[in-house]
Amino acid sequence: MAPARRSYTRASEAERREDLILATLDCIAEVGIQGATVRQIANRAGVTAGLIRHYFTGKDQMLEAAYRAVMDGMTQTAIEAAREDEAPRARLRRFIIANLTPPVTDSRTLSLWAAFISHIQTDPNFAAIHRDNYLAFLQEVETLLLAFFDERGTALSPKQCRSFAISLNALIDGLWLEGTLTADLFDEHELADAALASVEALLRLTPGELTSEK
Amino acid sequence: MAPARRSYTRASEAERREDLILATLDCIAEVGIQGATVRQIANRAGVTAGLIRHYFTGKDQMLEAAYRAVMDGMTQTAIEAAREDEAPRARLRRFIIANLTPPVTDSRTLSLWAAFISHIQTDPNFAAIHRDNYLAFLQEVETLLLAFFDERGTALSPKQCRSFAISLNALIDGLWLEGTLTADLFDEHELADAALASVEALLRLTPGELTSEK
DNA sequence: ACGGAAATTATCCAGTCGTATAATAACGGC
DNA sequence: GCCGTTATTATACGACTGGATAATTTCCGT
Repeated sequence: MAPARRSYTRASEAERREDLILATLDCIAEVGIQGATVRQIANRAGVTAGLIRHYFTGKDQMLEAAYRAVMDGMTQTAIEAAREDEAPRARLRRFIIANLTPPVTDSRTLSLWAAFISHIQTDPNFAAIHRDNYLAFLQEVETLLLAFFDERGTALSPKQCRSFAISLNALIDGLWLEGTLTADLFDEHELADAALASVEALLRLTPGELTSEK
Repeated sequence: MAPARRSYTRASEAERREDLILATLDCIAEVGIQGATVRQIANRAGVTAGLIRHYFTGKDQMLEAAYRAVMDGMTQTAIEAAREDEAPRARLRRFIIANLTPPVTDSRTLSLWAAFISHIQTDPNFAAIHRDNYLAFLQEVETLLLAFFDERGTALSPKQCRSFAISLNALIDGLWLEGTLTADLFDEHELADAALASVEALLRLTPGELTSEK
């Protein structure tokens, strides 16, 4: 008696990996990283648990890939918001706003970010991923700032630029974190508005220079 | 043949609970929340695993207590740094500095904070604890700001005060987070100095008003 | 169409998890 | 100094974990 086996279709390595990573993120977002077991993940991806070890050396490596995907997603949407074909002021504004409105400001995104953050301390691979993303983000902010101050006709030393970038980044991170964690306290645009006004002050611009619509 | 049983000493409920919570935090800091199992925790506390359920209804409740302990510790050291018996400017400065120097800026503290943060999304009890602490922190900042601007002779509407507090809090949080996560990029005082200068700008003070030593 | 490589499933395994329960040791009251 | 209360230990349990292995199905090249 031949046992009835599940029928399945083969998939390319690329999409299978992506499916697994997406399923991992779904699991983490819904049940936390504790509940993101290989069986749950496989189940959500529509495959069986054993397959995971066919594409990843182990669960840990898959989690790393998932973390990379989350961080790339966050920085990418923000960076893409600062499109090249606009004036520096507009780009800076869009960048700030993008970081403090959906989909970045989103409880799912926060869940994912939070789930991984604690691994940075213990796992050097996670630390490296974080570091890369942080520096890339910082670099993007510095580029935006340089262009902005250039357009404005104000000199900006590299040292001051970096210093601004660090503070600006911290401000955005903090607003994002608390604003998303305690989402019910802030409405949609409140966060972004607060950020624009704060950045304006942070860079010691004249009031309205960043906040005014045009 | 009587089996040799472990000898032990009874402890008061208060200290036993504290021991267990401290052991929980040690575990989390060293092996992450995943590795903080009841057996590990009990082992580190010098008791057996079963005892945990004698003081807590379950592991979850113990984790909540531990989270409360961490957050209280963080806010408490910061608030205590802003001693009542000093001038508003000095208190504000000390408050900011305290939040960006050890023991708050400490990889262990970050580990603990990070380990719990993801639970806020799923567990309403954790969400409540976070919310309480966030609001308490915000309140403290508002109080400090009001006193500071009063001393300075500048008017400050409640609305603006709250807005300042939110941004200031976000800035501190962000600097704390990134500065501690990527500790090797910043040296001891760099973080606090950056914070003072940024807050100065954020509140639109004149340069040196907060940063200068006296 | 068919044969072979390999993607996928099915099953097993040793370990660990949190929790429940019963036995026992410690301590305070008398 | 004993006795009852209870804090603590010891052990057992069922569920679940990530990983290993072997069987089987799919699909591509010919």
